[in-house]
Amino acid sequence: MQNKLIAVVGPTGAGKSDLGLAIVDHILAAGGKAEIVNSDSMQFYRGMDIGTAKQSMAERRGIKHHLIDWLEITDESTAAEYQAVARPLITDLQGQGITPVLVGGSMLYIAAVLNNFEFPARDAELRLQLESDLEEHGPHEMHRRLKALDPIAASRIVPENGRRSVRAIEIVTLTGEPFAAALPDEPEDWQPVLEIGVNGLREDLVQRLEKRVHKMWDLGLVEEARSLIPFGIREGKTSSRAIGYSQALAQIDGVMTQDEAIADTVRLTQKYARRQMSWFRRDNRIQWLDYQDQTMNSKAANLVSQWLGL
RNA sequence: GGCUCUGUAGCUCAGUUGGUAGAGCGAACGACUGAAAAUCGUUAGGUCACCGGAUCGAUGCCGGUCGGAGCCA
Repeated sequence: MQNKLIAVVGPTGAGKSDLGLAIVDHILAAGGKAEIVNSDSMQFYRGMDIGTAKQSMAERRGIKHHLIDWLEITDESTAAEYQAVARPLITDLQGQGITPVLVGGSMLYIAAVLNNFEFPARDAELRLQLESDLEEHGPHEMHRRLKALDPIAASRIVPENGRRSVRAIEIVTLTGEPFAAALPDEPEDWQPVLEIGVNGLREDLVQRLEKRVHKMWDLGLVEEARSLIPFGIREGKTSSRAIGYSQALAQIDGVMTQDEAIADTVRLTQKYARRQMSWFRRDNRIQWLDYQDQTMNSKAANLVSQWLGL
């Protein structure tokens, strides 16, 4: 009975999806069972295919993918909800002897599953109020308020970051307790995991991402975005923020030329990849592989064999 | 060919009534506990086109050289 967990992480465009499939193939070939669990927060959305670099059905080769296309674009997506959905799914698969292979690059979503922490309370009404206060008074005022409520939390959040101050005030107000406002130095595992990271040379990744964005436009990202307008992509709280889609919409609206939309998308994608690396680098469970390494798949296979005892 | 404008950080530009310069974006690095494809922080980059003049002192004034833009012929 396998109850072990595998995760494939890394920056966007490094080839996580392909490696995930290769890992499943390897497990199947060894007589085991494995399925993919998506951890890319934008691949949740039905209809958003080109801009999220979703694998086509053909590319999935009949391998079962979970948590892809499970949300409507008007649905909000949050890391806490993902934790609540993904963890039972993972234990359920494990109960059937299936090894879940978590694949995706959404940092907080992955941490919410792999690390042992609970999201503190949330209150929609209070949040709305705090957000409008932030809008009106600016981040420094919110930080001052937090400092009065919880000096230690305030000391760990820079005054310029209104978003984090707001959330901290919300938590302290609701729980009545101090809030650490920092990730633990050594995260506790939710359960043992083989975490594999894919990355390449920065300069190479930057070029790959530029090519990938151009390809998305060639494949019809603008048409896809246009087709999602009637379904409410402009109103979706999470989906409307997807890199590429908001630029495609700006192009449709004539606010940007196509060249500007593409250049902007390239810029944001590259920036996103940088932030992902900044996040993943601190996770010392990760065993890094280089996508330029021809033997990457077999190295991954070795890690998996060892992990699962194949 | 003549006239006018123009040349400042990788890019777009601001600025100094003469005391060797800033912003946004980009880059590198980092933070991150219910919007995380979010929200932010730190740092590094400039012989201020080139040559000469006047000045205690020039990126700024004067002259010239070489680029760029526009107008007139």
